[in-house]
Amino acid sequence: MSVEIKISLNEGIYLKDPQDSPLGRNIIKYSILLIDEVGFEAFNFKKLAQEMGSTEASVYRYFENKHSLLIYLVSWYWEWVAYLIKINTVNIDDPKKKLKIIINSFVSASVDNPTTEYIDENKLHSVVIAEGTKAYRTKEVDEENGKGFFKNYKKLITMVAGIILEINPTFEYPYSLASNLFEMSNDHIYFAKHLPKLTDIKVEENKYAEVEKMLNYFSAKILGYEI
Amino acid sequence: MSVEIKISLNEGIYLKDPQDSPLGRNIIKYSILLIDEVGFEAFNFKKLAQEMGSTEASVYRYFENKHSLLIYLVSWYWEWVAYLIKINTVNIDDPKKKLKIIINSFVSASVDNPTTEYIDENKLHSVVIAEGTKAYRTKEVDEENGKGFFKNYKKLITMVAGIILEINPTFEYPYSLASNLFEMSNDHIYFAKHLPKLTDIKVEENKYAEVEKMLNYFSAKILGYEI
DNA sequence: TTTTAAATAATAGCAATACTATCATATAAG
DNA sequence: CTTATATGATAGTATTGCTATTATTTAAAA
Repeated sequence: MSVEIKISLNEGIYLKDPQDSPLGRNIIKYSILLIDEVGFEAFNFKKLAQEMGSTEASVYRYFENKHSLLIYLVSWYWEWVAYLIKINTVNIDDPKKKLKIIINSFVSASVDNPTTEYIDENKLHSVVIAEGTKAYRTKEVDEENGKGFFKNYKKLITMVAGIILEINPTFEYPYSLASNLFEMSNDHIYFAKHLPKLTDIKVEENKYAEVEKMLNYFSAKILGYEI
Repeated sequence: MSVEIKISLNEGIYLKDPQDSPLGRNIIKYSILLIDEVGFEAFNFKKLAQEMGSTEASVYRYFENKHSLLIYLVSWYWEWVAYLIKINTVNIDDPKKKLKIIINSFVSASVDNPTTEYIDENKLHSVVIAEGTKAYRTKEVDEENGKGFFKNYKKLITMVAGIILEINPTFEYPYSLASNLFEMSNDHIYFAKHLPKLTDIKVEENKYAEVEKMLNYFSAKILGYEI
């Protein structure tokens, strides 16, 4: 038995919902693999179509361009992390424990079951780590934000900020801390792999235990509690 | 009287040192203005040459491509921030005061004098905020890191980590905190302007006092001292 | 001053990218 | 069975990211 996750994403991001057809699901599947392999700059719809055994024109019927596709992928990731956090905190009352689960979800966003068949969540996490910020670091950010393209990120951060306020209701920076935990998680996994002089973290074999420990430590200090 | 800053950057970044000729200095000057105006994706050497009244081929004699030019610009910025920190902390003994100056330098990296005539430091700061991470979020990061292209960033972070250790010699994450303060400064200035739901900061008229206050607060909590 | 070298400008061209358009064919729905 | 819809196949166009060639200006050396 498997439970299918229904991810709801802003309609403006795509031209046609890729979840609704085999070709669409293939676009998602292979774009994750290909971006992870060649990087976002070298990635394009021609290569993607080739990889999938389809055509460039067909891909363009789903997404305006590769930038929209990247927004789709990171939005899916944000939504999925939010989902993970929800199912793993559902029976927990202590907000400190909830934050620990949040940090674990940020760092090692993966789960065995349920999962979506055409999405390799670990690869998607890699893509988000390496390319995620490019989704909103563009000249079009205000326009796209106006269209709701970053709604999923904001929703995720709002939820985390709420839990931070449960721990410390007078804390002045719940949203900043929430987004910083997310960004810092990705940054330091990336630094550990590629620019190790920028962090104290050591990553071995895709195990991010040290990142998790660090984020727990930082959170506890900032919010004023013992781990 | 003005003191000229000599910025020393890795020779591999450029084909010919742009500091050494009027055309080279123009490339730096106009690339900052143009990237700030149109964004890094839309920026190219043809537009830059047009803007400067030069030619595409001439720009290519200084930099292999726009990516190298971006690395040059952010390296200049990193080096310049390090310089600012040094001159502003030279007579200060208390490492907590030094860290305060570091945070001020990260957030509002600007100074009236001395300055480099062909570089608008405020605009460069804007470029680093919006485009800086793209310098090292590429598939070529390991290769370029091997060539020393990110030496200036690592130098800056190493210096800051040293001061953090002066404050708290048993602190486990001096490099992580240092790089996080830098990245967080840029992130939250960007968020405040473009994705305000991701931060608690409000920015008014390019005054970043709130960001500064937040980073001082976070540092003090994490390192365990009163502001 | 003359000559020679170096830097820049002007122009052309080429392969790849980022699309758009058209038409044929397959599939599914009415 | 007919018609709408999705996909495939193919072509084409404007822009980008360069490289090459030659001419012209500027600076350095003789």
